[in-house]
Amino acid sequence: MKSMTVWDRPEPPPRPAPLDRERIVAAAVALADEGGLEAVSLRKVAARLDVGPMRLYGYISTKEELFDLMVDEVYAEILPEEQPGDWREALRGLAHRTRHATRRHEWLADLLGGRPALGPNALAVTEATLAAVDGLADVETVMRAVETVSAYFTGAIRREIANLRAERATGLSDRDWQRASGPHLMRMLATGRFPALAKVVHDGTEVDAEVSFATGLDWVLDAVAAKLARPTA
Amino acid sequence: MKSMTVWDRPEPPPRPAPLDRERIVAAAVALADEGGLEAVSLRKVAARLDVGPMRLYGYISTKEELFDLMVDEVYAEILPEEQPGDWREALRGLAHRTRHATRRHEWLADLLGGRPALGPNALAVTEATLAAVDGLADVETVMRAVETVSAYFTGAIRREIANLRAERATGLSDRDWQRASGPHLMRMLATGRFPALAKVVHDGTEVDAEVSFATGLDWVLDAVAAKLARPTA
DNA sequence: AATCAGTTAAATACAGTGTACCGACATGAG
DNA sequence: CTCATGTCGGTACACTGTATTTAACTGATT
Repeated sequence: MKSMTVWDRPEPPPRPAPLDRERIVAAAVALADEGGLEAVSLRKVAARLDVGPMRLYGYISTKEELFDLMVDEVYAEILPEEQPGDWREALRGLAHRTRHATRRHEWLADLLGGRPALGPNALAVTEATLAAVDGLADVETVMRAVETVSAYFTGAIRREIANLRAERATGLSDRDWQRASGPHLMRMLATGRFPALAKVVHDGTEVDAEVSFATGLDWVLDAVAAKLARPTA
Repeated sequence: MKSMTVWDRPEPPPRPAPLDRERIVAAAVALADEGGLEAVSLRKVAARLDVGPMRLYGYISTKEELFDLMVDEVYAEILPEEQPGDWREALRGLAHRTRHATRRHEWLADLLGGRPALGPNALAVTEATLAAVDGLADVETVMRAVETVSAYFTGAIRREIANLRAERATGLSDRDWQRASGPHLMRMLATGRFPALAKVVHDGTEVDAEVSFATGLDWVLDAVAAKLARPTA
């Protein structure tokens, strides 16, 4: 066999950095950020790590579990970094951070609320939230409060992303879209069977998504404030 | 050729009832009701109609479109059958009917809020809703009102179903589950890093899903009522 | 009436998916 | 040195959504 010096000896095949959940999840998140949730396949994740597809099953037991891990990864971005002033600020902050995280990772909208979030980061977020509202009323009332608020922002975020995608698909802004191309919709409105809807589409002005999110959120927070004051109601 | 009487002539092969969207959607809904959304494949839908898979593409152009049609089919069950007393009754009714429809068709939870609902039935529901709140305030405020309420119940329904599935998977009730088996969760709580969460899990009593849904809904409706009274706020 | 066009249905084909399984290889024991 | 053991990678299977090709039937035209 030909002898080689140290210098022309080929680099040992760059032993792929030892695999672990973190690297796998990071790759999956990157893939999803680029091409949406349906661009995440175990094969593509594995390929991005220069590894056979089956290797992943040493660290994950199913694709659903990978999704759960991805969600929890993003919950790290949702964790408040500093103690909130009061419960209201805590809940408002949680809502807005969740929204912003979803804008950074649109695929989160598809997963939000789909399964209970029990990863360590999600638990930390829950803990921080509960700590901020602890003692304001009896446990039941407090729970109802945070669940109501989070039901609101979960639903609102989802709708916002859904609309954003619809706009993107037609290349038109939400309002213009309805009156211009929405081929089906315009025909429907033209039938005269939906006068109230037609009026809204006609009269409504375009509202910034963030302010409409914030407005609805404030309403809900007002409601919660009233109930926290009078826990029996 | 052997002659046959009318009686022993074999039934003509039951020409599969002429295909149309309705039959396709009905089959898909049935499949989803039985085995969840992921049990719906174009091949299985086609098989249930005794038809080759490709036939479907004459009536549907993609699987997503089929999902949209399924959603709209269910919106027919959500349509109010009689004029509501006032706007509050209208919104509350809409929320509850959506919830009940989702309990009949659990897969709806996976689709709710995922894309804008623009089918005829969904539009009819929207129309009825807008008609019930029309004139209570300026268009913007009214829109914010119905969007806030529907964000709430969308999110709440999704979470309810998510929890229900989690319970079902472990065979335990929500609360018992947390303290009993949730292998991960209990270990986490035991670390003492989540005192507020631990307190809630420990002190909280099990609350009926329907009443917690209704309670949160009433809170949100209260908030909306306040804003509709003073549209400028 | 026979042929052909054109439309419709069917079958085949392809590129992918999640994951079960199995055979090779490395490592440690006797 | 041999053998057992257990880990790791690849192959394989059953299935997905959909494009495309082939077959069959219908209706019109010579």
